[in-house]
Amino acid sequence: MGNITIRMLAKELNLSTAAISKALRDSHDISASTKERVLALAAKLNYVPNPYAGSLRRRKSKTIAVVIPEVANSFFSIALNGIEAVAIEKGYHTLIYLTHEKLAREKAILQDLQSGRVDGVIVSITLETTSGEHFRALASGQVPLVFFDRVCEEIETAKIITDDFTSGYNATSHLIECGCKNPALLSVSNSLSIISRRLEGYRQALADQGIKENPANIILCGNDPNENYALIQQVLKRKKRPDGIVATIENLTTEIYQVSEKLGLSIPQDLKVVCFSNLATVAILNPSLTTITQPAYEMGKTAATILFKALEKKSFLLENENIVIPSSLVVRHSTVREL
Amino acid sequence: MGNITIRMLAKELNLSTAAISKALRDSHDISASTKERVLALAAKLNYVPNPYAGSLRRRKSKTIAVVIPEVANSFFSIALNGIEAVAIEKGYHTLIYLTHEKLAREKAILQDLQSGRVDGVIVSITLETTSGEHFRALASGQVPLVFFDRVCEEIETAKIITDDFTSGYNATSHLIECGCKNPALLSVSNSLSIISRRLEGYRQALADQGIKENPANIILCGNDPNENYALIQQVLKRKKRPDGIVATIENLTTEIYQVSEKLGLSIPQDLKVVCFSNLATVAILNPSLTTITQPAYEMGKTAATILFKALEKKSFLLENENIVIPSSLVVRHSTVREL
DNA sequence: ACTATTTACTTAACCGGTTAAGTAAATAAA
DNA sequence: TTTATTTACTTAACCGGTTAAGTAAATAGT
Repeated sequence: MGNITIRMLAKELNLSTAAISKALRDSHDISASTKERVLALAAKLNYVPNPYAGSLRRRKSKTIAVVIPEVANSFFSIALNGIEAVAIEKGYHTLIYLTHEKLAREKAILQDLQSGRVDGVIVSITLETTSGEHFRALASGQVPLVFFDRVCEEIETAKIITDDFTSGYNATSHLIECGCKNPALLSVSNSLSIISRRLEGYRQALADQGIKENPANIILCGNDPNENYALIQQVLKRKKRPDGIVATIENLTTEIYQVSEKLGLSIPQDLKVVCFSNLATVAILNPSLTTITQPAYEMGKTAATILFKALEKKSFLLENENIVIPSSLVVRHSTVREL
Repeated sequence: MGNITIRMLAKELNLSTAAISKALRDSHDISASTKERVLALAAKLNYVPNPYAGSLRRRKSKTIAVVIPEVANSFFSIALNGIEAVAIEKGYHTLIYLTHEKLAREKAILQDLQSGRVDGVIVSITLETTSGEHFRALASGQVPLVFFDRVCEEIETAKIITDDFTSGYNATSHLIECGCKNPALLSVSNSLSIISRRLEGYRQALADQGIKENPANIILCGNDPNENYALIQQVLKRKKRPDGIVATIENLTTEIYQVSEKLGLSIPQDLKVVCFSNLATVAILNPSLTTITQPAYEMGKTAATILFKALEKKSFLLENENIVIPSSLVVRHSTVREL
């Protein structure tokens, strides 16, 4: 650990450690000339205060934790980018924890975070998370908690989300307007609120356009690409196969394209596709992909901003509110042949 | 911060704090029955030790820092994934710092990390980094430092790299074998060692295949997508335009494809393209992209493993070594029409 | 000239654990 | 039975800052 301490500065300058500490924090208690001497020596010796000593005394760590399912995912990595930008600006440090969609990991991490390691936590929950019990201790304690995107509705705190119902509605309506009679929806969870809302939007769009819902067209995918490939293939081999797909998460894109290619279905003629995706490369896919693009960076940034607002107040109370940042439908060639 | 302390447990059980501390760490000093009582109460009260108190005393933080240019980038996000996996397994915490390719940020971060905040650091340097001075204090101190991918050669420590020369060589040779007479290389830095090596590989391949090097075919791109687009367009509008491109970084892919489309150049007939890329979607691009795929996860994992090897020893000396994990050329339709 | 206030510090407790050193009681060895 | 050792703790210093409370000297006020 860092070797040069406030005590050494004190000895060198014949001052008390208190004087050094105050000089470094620019206290009124210390004369200008002394401050100068202290700053000069600190700079010369390249003194960097031990953060944990201060954290212990002040009971503040100037650190936040970000708990997300994956980082090798464009949505989460962009959101993390937004969070980190705010944290750095505020002089905070960012601990990153990946749950890999495992509830057990999420619980273990949240348990650890009760230690005072961080001043605040930003979470996007796993696909397995159905109860919010493990968030309760944190939220009811003095550690403010903000959810983004995949939120835990039963916990009363700030939640940064996008307009999932509308997005699901728009994606589905768009497919129908493009001529789909039998659009399917690829889901990944029956519990995640964002997925439920996208599904509700899908249903409402069907209803509004007078298409009868077919339960077989709501397909629950999983985490394994191979299994998803097999599942999608099975769906697209049906006699009355879907002529459109709304994929509620990004990582289903590759499988949809690959199965279509394998089955000789051409997109968008035989199958129209809309994905929830933030990939930069969607525009150069074959064909380019119509997407619901989520405001990932903005969501991360907003989550962090709201969190710091709570941290800067003495009361750590975060209002139970949903902050909605809209997504946008970007139409490309996977739904429309000519643009 | 966490409210329940070792002192409260001590009072409750009529023991000293030392006894509690030892009981929790399963010391031989404490009787089995007492340990049981302590563990039971700790569990009941959901006691989580304050990490900073321990860090201060033991001069170990059980935390590492990862300093990378960007996280919204498939290579770095996958590498971070690998690092985090090892850290979690070892019971360590991971602080993430993004430099956004700014040397000033990198310096400020490295300065802070001398504080004892972390036990070790993993870095991939910025495009602006030419000198390693700001790494010296850390490396010469007691904080072990490991570089991965974008390494700082002048610092004597462990460096996890891929076979950049060979990759550049293979990418270029592949283009030539596919019929290119005039392959260009898109660079992003004149100082970064990995880019230099890729360039050397490119040159060697030209030499071996008897193609005279054309300096105008070595193109220095930057960080701004729009500028890169303009630059690539300018190159592909030349009378004697390149018939092949080796792109040394992933984020040039979109611009290459878009310029080609705009200029009516079809890939691979008019222009063959190989990119250094870890994007999952390369297989479904239009056309699918031939890549040099770096072992991003393995590199992150190895960097972390080497770091922890040093952390687990009493001596923090990291050998000055290059650990090379090979990349692979994956041939797809951007260089070969029929596979 | 004498008290009140301000200036510029110092002292010491504190944050919450860890650990070297000490100790009383129980057990083992001689 | 006496001494040596082990067991199961306690005491207190320590990590490196922060900060409430105290103090001596200088300055201001009357």
